[in-house]
Amino acid sequence: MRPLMNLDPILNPLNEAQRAAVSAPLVPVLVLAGAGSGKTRVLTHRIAWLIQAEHASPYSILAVTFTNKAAGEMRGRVEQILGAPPGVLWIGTFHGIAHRLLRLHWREAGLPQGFQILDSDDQQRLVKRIIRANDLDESRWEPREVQWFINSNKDEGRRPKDLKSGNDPTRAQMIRLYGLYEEACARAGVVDFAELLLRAYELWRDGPELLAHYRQRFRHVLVDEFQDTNSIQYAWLRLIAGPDGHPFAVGDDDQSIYRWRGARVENLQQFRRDYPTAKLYRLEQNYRSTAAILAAANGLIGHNSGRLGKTLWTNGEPGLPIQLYAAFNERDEAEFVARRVADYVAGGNRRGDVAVLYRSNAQSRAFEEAFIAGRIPYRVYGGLRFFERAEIKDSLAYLRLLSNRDDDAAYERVVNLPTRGIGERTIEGLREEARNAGISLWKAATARSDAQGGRTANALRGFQDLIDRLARETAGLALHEQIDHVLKESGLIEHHGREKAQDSPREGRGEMARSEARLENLAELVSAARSFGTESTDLELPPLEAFLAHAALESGERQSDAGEDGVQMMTLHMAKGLEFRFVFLCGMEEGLFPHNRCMSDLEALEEERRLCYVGMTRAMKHLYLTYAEQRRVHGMDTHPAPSRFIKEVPQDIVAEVRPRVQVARAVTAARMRREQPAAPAIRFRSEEPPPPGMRLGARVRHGKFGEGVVLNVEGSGPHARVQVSFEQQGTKWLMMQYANLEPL
DNA sequence: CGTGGGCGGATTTTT
DNA sequence: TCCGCCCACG
Repeated sequence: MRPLMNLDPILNPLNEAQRAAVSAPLVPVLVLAGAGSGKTRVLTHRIAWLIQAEHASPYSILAVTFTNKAAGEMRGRVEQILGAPPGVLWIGTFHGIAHRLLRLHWREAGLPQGFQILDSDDQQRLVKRIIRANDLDESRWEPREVQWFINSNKDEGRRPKDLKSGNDPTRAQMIRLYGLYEEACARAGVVDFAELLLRAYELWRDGPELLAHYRQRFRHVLVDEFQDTNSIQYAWLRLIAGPDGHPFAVGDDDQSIYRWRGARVENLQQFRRDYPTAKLYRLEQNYRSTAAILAAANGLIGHNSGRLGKTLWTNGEPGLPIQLYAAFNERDEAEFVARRVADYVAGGNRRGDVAVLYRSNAQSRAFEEAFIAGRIPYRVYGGLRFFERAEIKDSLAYLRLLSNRDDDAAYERVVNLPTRGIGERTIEGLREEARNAGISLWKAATARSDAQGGRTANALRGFQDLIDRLARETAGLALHEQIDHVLKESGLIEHHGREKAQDSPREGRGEMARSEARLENLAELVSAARSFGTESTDLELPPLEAFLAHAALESGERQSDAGEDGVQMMTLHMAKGLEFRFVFLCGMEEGLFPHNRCMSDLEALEEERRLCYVGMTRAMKHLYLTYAEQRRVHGMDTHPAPSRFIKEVPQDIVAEVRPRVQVARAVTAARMRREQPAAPAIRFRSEEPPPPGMRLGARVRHGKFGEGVVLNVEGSGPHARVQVSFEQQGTKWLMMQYANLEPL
């Protein structure tokens, strides 16, 4: 018996519920962890507990997350608690771990040794090519849909042979395309994301000895964000845990927001059926938000059905009421937020403490404009990530070809980039030959250029020679030197440099910046390669292949205007897992949030509600809900109703921000900034006196258009213009001078 | 082969 | 309204 270790550092920082979960016996455990209740803490302390109290070898621990970020955080925190790098335990994403298994057992998995990973962009291109190669109409067979069909079947563990078309010719065609796609992947030696998971699952399912080995090894399996698992992920977990294992799953059914991409909240319930002896723990004490914010969130989520049930509470301060602001339109909404941010910053807060959250990315625009006008630095999350940028993907395609000539996706991407006289016709011919012979494009091109002379054959041979030459020349170089060499010799640098030269005379500043940014990104790629350490993998992959896999599996940080302290703007989905002192939940309108497409389906609607719950529970101190009475959507004016979610928040903790009464003259700027609490529901956009009777929201009559409501007023006197929404005629701008509007 | 204009579509996103 | 993709033109 080893001496009993001091477990205080593990258990002391925990509350009672957390402690119970962390020190649970070795039985299946399900932890329902509410927002801000210390979920990650429980997971990391559990790992420490297994090692120190249960004397588990780190070697026997497998901890799975969804994102690389979460995996990294978990690793860091485990290290922190243990006071030393934990060593050999596997902490990673589902995909990362599946990838690792497949590298270790590529033969058993039926993969080529140097297989590479196809990201969803590559996958889409490949699907599109298959559709075209089969002379199918792309509007009838949309690549997106076919891609979705393939992925969702893989997510459910279904191969083409498992699918029945019934009497449905559409479905039959889909299944056929799925099969063709699989063949294409096999020929090229690539696997997509869903394939990683499915292959890893099949690897164990069909290899009893291998499975036995890993079951023996990974006696302790832990999963984060369990509510986000899809069918294949859960099936994989069950395989590795085995019927007698004791998986430790942490999740929150109320934060399940990825049903639309295959996540199955039901797995939480299923877990309890599959492991009837499972112990259930609830973490309900929240350490993040004020009582008011929690009351709002609890009230909202209470409208969902079929919850496992959980009520967040706090020992902390009651906090301020939820602020509700009804804006005229999206511009007003954004200006309101900008003014508030300015106030908070003036009050000594960091801009980074403020988050503007919205349902869809398009909403960011109005806020950006308001922030620019108000000279408030901001960061928008949600652009392309580093490894997703076109110039980076082009470069990676060269590198992929260096390591595998049969990678058709890579071949197509760069065979004529920069242009070298290999046109669509030529490639079309190659595809045909490749398809007929069941070989890769590279091989087809080799055959062609060997057999023929002529310009086309020469061009093809030129490309083949280039790739072969690059491979020779970079052999033995360090990774970053390889990449640098490839960038220069392939002509990619020159290609992008030329772009720049062309742009400058035209004074196209945007263009100029763009191509400069591309060159910078290429330089960045080289330095990323320089600092890329392969030491973390025990896979013994050649550095280039390791780097390519890394690029596919971790596409890098979201691009955002880094550096300066700025207001954070992002979608609600992206905000999951984050927290901010000030949260503005914007665009709280029917049709936008809940989104139109989710309103007719109860399941989808409840997911929207969970999304709203996620948004609210991001807030630590101050939560604002804003909506616009008028909003331009796709260039059309709409008059949405306030979101039902607003009404689902207990009204006694909501305070409506009454729009500033901007009376003419006199009022100081500082005074004008303060929104008046309560009282008169009048608001004027202009500092000048508005035309009499043209209060916003007032009913008016027009000689020709009939009755309507004033939406907007600009200017004063005879030149004033008002915008009126007429019951019959729609919305119109009218000059006061001529309109002859009669207040009602 | 590259580009510009016309057309259609327009949540959410990780790996 | 705006952006991305496709096709037609130079």
